[in-house]
Amino acid sequence: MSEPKGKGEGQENAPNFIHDLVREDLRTRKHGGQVVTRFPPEPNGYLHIGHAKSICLNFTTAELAERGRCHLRFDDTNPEAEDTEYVESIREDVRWLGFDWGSHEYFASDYFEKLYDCAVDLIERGFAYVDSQTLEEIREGRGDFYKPGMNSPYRDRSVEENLELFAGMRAGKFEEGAHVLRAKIDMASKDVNLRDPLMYRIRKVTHHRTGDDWCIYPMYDYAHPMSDAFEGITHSVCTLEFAHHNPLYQWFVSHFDFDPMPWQYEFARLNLTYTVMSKRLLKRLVEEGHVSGWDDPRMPTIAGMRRRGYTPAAIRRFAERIGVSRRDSIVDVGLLEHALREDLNATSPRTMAVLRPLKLVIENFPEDQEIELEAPFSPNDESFGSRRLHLTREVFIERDDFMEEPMKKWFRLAPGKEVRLRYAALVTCNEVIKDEAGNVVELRCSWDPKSKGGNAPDGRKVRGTIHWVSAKHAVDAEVRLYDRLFKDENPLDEALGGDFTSRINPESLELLEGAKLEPNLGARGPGERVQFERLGYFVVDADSTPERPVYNRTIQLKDSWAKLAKR
RNA sequence: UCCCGGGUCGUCUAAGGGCAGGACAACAGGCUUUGGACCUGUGAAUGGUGGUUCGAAUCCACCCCCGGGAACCA
Repeated sequence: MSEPKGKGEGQENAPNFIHDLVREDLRTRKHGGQVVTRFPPEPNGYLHIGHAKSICLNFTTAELAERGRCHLRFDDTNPEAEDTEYVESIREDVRWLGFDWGSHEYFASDYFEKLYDCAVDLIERGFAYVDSQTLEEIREGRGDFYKPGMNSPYRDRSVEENLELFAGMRAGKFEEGAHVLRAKIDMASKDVNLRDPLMYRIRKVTHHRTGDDWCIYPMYDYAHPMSDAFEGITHSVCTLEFAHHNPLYQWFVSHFDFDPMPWQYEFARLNLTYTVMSKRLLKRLVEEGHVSGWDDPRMPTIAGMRRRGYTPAAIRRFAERIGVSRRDSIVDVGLLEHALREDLNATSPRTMAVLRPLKLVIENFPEDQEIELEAPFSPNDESFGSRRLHLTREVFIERDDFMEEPMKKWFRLAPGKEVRLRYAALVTCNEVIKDEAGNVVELRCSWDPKSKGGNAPDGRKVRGTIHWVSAKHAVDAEVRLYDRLFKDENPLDEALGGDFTSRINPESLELLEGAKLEPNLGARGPGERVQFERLGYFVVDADSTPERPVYNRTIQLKDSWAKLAKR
């Protein structure tokens, strides 16, 4: 079923070795042609773009099978850091990305009883024992990379004694640290993870779902494979750092009669340039106030990206295009931005907004006159419709669109030069008004009344077209310009020295008050996305109100002038 | 000093004994009432050394480099 990947043109389907191998399993009717995957976050933080890759991978893998399904399972086996707040944000984020787990929402904590029973079973069969050494003794006994471990003096306790102690642990008879339950595997194994790993520890902590029902909690290494098996997971997909756990994963499930028997597959986690992805570091950014919160539009969190104006489609497209492999990599954030622009370009209505206004007065335009113009919301898709704009004597243009002493190849406005006000008219700059400090405060221009709509009456070429907003009709707004959070491609590069926070881009946020919007932009609600022509894609922020609109810049348009100007 | 992964254009990734291909980025040109979008074109890579072979990115040997691994975290 895996088609030979032809050379040359049109490799629309991104390489994905997991999909390849699942297709092969489907072809051989492994698991009776069923594919069940799961996305298993621990509810102890917010999801980020790295999780998005995993979410996309797990859900699309399940879609390969006719009746495939992907579960959402909360891996809540460590009550310490977990909270329902995170459970809810995770649900919201996965749903927002466009995936549906149907009724298949599970919690590892729902399996506590079952996991306990299986542990008892392992004890009875001599595969697990209660160890009463201290933390330090256990650590010491494990050995190191070069030295094998040593058996615990408690390793050969009788089944009866183990059973009694384990029951006592559950009943709360012992203090934290007094005993643990360990799998009896091999203390001399070269794989340190196989040196009698812990299965249960005593933790007298309230769990966000089970409250104080339990004072012993299963470890990931035991709970995870078992939970997969309980749910009938066929392909357990995780990131590379769990590869060392695979033998242990197999060890646990192979001691029971599961059908299907799950298998773990690992892929390389996502890293992106100009950001950090670890929960620990993201937490620091929030707690130290470098950003406004987990949903700060500069954060690589799903919540942050949503607020920034990212679309689910762009993120999914990105995940598809970067492929899935086992090589450590740092993906150029440009790839993400490309996917974003691609989607936004196809879906965003075009509008005009002036971020840094400069007043332009059309001297030969009567004070009380207004010319109504029809402007389409899309240059090439009529279904977007259109809106009415009004040309008036005074308009605002972008400060950046005027240059008193133009550089070569400057097509925009300059003294004596003619430009097109988009959809409106051709204007020529006659005079530059300055304040005492020498700042340009106003442009006096004249227009060609025969150019209404922006067409040159005599067919003369006018290279520059700039955006504008009628001063009389403009809506004032706050605009937040976001840029990459870090100045360096890899903020964690140790060669750079210092802490990663020292590499935060000081220009990652610029607040603009008094931007001038065309009227229809004042009435849009949070989450609505538009293009401000020639500037970029913007989204209405959650803080926005009709009285005080707030727009976030999602991403700039590609700007070849900026590149030209730099040289 | 041990174990497990992994090394292909600047980046991500194909080809797995037979033309090193695609996407992003870059560069050049075309078109354009967004210096946008779109279209065309160009440059750009198999970690090293040996070996097997008519032929090696691919197989073998040795070496080098990178990532992960010794939590009562996940």
